[in-house]
Amino acid sequence: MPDGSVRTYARGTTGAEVAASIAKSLAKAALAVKVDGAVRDLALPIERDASLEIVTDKSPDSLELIRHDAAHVMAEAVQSLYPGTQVTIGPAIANGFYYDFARDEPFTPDDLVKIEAKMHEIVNANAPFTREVWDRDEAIRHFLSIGEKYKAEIIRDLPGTETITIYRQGQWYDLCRGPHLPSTGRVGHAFKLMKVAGAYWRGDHRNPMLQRIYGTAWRTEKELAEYLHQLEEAEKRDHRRLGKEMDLFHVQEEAAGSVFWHPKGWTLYRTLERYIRAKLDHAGYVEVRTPQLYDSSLFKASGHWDMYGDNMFKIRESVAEDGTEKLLGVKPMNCPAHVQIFRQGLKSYRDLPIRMAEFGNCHRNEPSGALHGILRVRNFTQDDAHIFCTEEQVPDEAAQYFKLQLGVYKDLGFDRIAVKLALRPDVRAGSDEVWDKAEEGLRQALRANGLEFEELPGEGAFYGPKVEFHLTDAIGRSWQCGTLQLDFVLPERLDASYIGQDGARHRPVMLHRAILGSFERFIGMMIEHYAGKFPLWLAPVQAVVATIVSDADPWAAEVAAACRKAGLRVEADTRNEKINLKVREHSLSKVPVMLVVGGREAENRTVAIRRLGSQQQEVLALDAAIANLIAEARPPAGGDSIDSAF
RNA sequence: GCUGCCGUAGCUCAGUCGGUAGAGCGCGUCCUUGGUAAGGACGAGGUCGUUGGUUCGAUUCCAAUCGGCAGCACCA
Repeated sequence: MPDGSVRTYARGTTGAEVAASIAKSLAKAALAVKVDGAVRDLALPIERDASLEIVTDKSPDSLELIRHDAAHVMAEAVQSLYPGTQVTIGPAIANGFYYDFARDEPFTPDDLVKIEAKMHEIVNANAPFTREVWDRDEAIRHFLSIGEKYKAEIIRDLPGTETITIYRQGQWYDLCRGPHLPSTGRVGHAFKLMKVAGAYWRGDHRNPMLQRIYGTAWRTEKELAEYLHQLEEAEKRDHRRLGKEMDLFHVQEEAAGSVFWHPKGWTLYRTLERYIRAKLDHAGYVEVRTPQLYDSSLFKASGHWDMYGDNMFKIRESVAEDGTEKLLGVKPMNCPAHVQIFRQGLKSYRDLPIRMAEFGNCHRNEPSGALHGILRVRNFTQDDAHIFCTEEQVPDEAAQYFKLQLGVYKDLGFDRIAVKLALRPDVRAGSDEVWDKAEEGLRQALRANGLEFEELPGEGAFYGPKVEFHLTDAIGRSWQCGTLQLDFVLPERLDASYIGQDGARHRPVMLHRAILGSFERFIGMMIEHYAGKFPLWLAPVQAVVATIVSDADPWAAEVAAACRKAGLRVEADTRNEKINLKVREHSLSKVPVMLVVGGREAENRTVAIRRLGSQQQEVLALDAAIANLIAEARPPAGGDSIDSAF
């Protein structure tokens, strides 16, 4: 037992019986039993010695049970309301559950209301969940006979060793591995259906599209209410909303997937660019600039034309008399271009590593459904670099990259980063031996730097595996930002070489790496992370000088000018409005500092400083105020000072 | 790209069971000079995403198309 005690029972005693033998209240509260760490039905006989824990609604495991069972309850509700609908799969997920249905008619928002009402009825009926073991072939035949093709297919594809189990709840039953709660009543009423969306059968776009209904489910109404409130709060930090409210950028349909940066947004962009450029300068990078358009021959040589061509923008430059077209490609990546610079002149092993950086503007023809605010766009600028080095230099370069990368994320306020290692995709260039070497190289680099990571088979770039640094946006979606990719393929395909110590030509290794990923995506993430309330050094408008009376206008102008001269981004608000309105408006637009000046300040040559989110005022002489603000507005320096670069 | 929903003033949205539209905020003018989250009055603003069809008549119904949102698929 969890408290360390040992209890003895006859073989075949159920979890329910164990709970009952301990306490009546425990028997009542019991939802499932954890046998050697695996959650199982309360009614299942326990056949051997094991560590045992009774799962109640207090335990974290209960949420998953509630959500999974809510999916079953929803499936029953749907089939009773819409006969002929086929059921497929319905798992518990973060914050809730979903179930995929096959039905010709779409579910409408009204349908969701009806389904939800039906679910409450089913919960109230409190039918016990009962488990049955079926013969495999019989199960397939049965599900086919009642028109459940998908269920039959699931069983057919289960490994032969798998026990086929059916769970009943009243009249309704479903193929399911379990475990389940004792009865539908235990699901409770703290659930809500959220949305309907399409989802491909088995996640493959070649398969038919099913209708997925998403729901959220919690232990108590209070938890549900908190979750819904949290969603509302998250919406307020959404970069698309804040981008508009704060006048940072916009997108419009004539340039779908591209960003119009407004003055304030562009100031933010340039501030970030200046920061990261200083970081790169200090880390031994050289910066370059390369063209947007290239003849198709370059992308054919690199492999992009074949492997990535569907996502590239192609332009017909001319048509020859014989009808052959000359095609140009807009670069989707900077790597082929950087190899061209590397290839100019002979390179010696003494030149390596070369860390070639570019704030490279790329275009990718992303599927329309993939576009999302400024987080997923068709035109973006990467803080890209390619490190040309020898194989021996890889571990050290990787370590330096990780240090730089993590330092930047820390400076910018991100402490929760998910690290993933994306392995070879189906469509790829290079031999399996080369991939083995590259994948193992990155694994070791990660381990050597003490980074915990998750492996993602099949997700790598066509030329190499990649380490991905993921950040989570306001609505819980995960986005790849930084990346480190180890590439033995492109140097070969684009014939990059250096002269080694032995006087012979050798292939360099290429490390593709980005820290922010793209400015667009990263700024979107920063907006959400800070909810628009940027630290002083990043804020597009650092302070507003607001007048109380028009007599203070000249002093306000003087204050603003002095601030700007000192390098601060300051605006003056001398409108004929009350100070209440000015404070409100600049607070809503998230300006970090207000310098309020009225008659007293004008007379004494002072300013009243008011910080965003605080009601307190601090009256200071102008010089002192500026000195304070300048100190505060200095970008984070990290380990090595980057002041000189500013 | 796929499924569903959506597209009305600068913004957020209401509305028209087919007879060319309305609110709040914002904007402009005027009054107000007010000490830390909305002072007041008046006024201007829209061929209802685009194209086609049905109709005497379309913002409203239908279709196509473009874009947005959610999810899926994709994401070098």
